[in-house]
Amino acid sequence: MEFDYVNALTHITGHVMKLHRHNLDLLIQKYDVYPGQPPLLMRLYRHGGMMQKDLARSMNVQPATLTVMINRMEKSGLVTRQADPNDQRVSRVYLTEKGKVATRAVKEALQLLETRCFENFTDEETALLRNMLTRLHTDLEAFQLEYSEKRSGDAQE
Amino acid sequence: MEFDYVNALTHITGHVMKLHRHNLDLLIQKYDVYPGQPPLLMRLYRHGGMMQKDLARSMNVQPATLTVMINRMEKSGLVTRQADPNDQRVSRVYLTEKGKVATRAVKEALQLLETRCFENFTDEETALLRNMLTRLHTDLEAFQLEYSEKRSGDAQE
DNA sequence: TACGCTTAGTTAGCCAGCTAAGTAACTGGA
DNA sequence: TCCAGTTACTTAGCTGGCTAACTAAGCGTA
Repeated sequence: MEFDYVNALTHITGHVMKLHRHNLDLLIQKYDVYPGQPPLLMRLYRHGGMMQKDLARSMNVQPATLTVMINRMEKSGLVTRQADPNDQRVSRVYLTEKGKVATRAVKEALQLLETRCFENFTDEETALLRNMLTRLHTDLEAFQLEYSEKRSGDAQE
Repeated sequence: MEFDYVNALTHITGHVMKLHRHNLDLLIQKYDVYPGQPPLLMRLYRHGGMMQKDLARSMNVQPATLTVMINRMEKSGLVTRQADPNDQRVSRVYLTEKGKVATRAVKEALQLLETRCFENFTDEETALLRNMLTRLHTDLEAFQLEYSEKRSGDAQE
């Protein structure tokens, strides 16, 4: 029995997410917001002044990725950095006024897409989908842990 | 009612797919294969000698993206390009022997992950998930079409 | 106090995606 | 025949993700 890559569920899911990202980009590009930035903007909107380390962990992204992204967004005027007075290593990130305006638009766009995606789903369906995603997440994390333990066990080879 | 971005289904799905991609990378990096390359390798394994334009369309990627990716993979010895004798504009892409070996490993890794992801799913659940993904895909494509029509309608503003 | 360790962030260099503009080959009609 | 248009691909320059190596600040203990 051959493995049908093109029809694998993970492959299809990736394609759907790509479409989602593309649509989001269509909706927000006029606000100087690029497609990787909404996760950062949404977190700062909820909780301004987070430090980069916590932002990175929350976004599942490396700190180095944020350094570069925030540099660009500072240049385009969406956010500002401010050193923490109690710990000079820490830089806290805030939305500017322009950033807040843009984030409200981003939020609306995300909400619109979420609505359009699931308006034809029943409550049972969305609940089941959420449940499936949680299980996938759990299993993929378990696999990662398993694999890295196996690798470190093999390290002396 | 506030929009709960972090718990939005599309947000969670993106996170799950990122984990999947990361796990795949763990499994295949020892074969000189980088995480964007499996889709290309799998297609060439099925059908060697495809032209870049068709590969790009099949992978939902821009031709320019493939040009650069294939350059790198030629250097690392996974694929070769060969000009089409009937049309000198066309370059046809083939797996090398090293590429075939790597692709068999990639295929196994993809298959392993797919199995691990869905081994706790019933047949009904995977069927429903597939059905949901198809609907999401349809709705997102419809949105994109709608939006670009609206935009081109507004073009004279 | 001073030395070493830890921690937060940055820099450099890579891969992967995009758009826009450019090149070279093919095609078709005047 | 020749020129214009189309087509396949490439190049340049951007965003965004990664790792590895570096800097600078804080902390702790001898």
